[in-house]
Amino acid sequence: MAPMTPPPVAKISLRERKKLRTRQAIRRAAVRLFTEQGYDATPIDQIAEAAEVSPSTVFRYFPTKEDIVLMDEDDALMEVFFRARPAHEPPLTALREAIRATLAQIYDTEEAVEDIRRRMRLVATVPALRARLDEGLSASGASMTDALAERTGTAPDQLELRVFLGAVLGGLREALLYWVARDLSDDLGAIVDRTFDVLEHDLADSAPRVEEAAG
Amino acid sequence: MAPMTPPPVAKISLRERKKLRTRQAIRRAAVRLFTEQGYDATPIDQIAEAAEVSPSTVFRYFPTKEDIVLMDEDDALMEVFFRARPAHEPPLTALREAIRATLAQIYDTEEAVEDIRRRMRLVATVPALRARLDEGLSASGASMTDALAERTGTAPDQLELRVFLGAVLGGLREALLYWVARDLSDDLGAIVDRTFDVLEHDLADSAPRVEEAAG
DNA sequence: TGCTAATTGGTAGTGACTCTCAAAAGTGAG
DNA sequence: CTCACTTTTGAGAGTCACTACCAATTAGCA
Repeated sequence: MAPMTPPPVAKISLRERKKLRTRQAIRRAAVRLFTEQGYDATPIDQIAEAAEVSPSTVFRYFPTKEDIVLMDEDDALMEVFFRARPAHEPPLTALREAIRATLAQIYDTEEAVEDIRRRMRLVATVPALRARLDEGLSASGASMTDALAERTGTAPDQLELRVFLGAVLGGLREALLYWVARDLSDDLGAIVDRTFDVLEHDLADSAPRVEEAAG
Repeated sequence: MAPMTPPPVAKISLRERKKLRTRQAIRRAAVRLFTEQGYDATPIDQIAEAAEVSPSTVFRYFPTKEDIVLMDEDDALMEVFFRARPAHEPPLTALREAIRATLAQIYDTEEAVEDIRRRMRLVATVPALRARLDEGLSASGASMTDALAERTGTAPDQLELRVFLGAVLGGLREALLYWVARDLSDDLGAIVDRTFDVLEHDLADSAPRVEEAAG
């Protein structure tokens, strides 16, 4: 795989650079305040003040309060990787590899990892954020269903197709929350592997495998 | 003079009967108004007026606007049925039968069916309601995980267990939305059967089965 | 420098939801 | 039936996310 986007820092106009900085400032201030004093206890006005922008600007950058923490474009990224997998590959394998590639892409810098950690810790504790996460996952499922339909040449509104992807994403959701609940100390790649093992083997065996010790 | 044996209805106190009627009145008014003029276009005040109660009372009966449509206790019901299944039965089979039993229980009267239809039609079109549905499903997943853990004698926070149930519920969620999207015309029991077929066979085969004709 | 278009801040809403408190209605005993 | 008592209700004020709009500022470019 060729590396995708080289940093075109200088090519971005001053306007775009300022927008990016503002966006980052809002998110950073929000995550810090949420962590310090709680999500519900932090009104938008306070975030705006901390980020040195007006409340209107906060809403201009993020449609909802939850999106300040969660908005990202990994959905699209995963779909791109999925569509890039060879056509002969079984769907579950293609999905696994697409997820692998997406994770690798996201986890490129130490800074990015720490950022995700901070945000995920919030997701673990705030119900509203978990709900928003599900919403994103559901949207992701819809687009992946389309992709899979094209792959197999079937209608995207086929029940079997939707159930298949619903099951995979439902399993991945639990894996993600499990990872976060254990304070993100485990290797996410290993967890994804175990998740796909359950999907491939245990569901068919109709009995989840029992491990002796929980690593 | 002692009257004849009072009907079982009378066992409920006047207070409880009034509460039940108020609850029903609010829900009925809400569903009607939501259907007629849209969910977002219907403020709580209007529902209160239509149900002939104060806005405060609406919030006393339903914690959120979404819950007016969605609040029910089928979660607990399904868990009861699941726990009642014989211990030697494979988990997926036990789940399937528990869901069957729950559906049969809910679909007992024609009136109940029509009520569910009306509410589900709303769920299909209103994003906020779909989000709330997922929340309920997630909670259901958590309690079912506990039940399954007791069944198999493992820790309830085991990754494999959570992924297993997450996958099943993720698949069922899609089945439910598929059913609703097709205007609830299909037989729900048949859809559940097809869903479990995917979970048992197609996931392991790693390729969703392709049907020649879609229903 | 001056024109144009994008970005921002402020102001005034709407509506869900919370808290509090006093009025009203059901309950149970004498 | 009447008198406490408890529960339920309604009304008011308040918080906060989010929207719509308009005026002021600022970047992009000739």
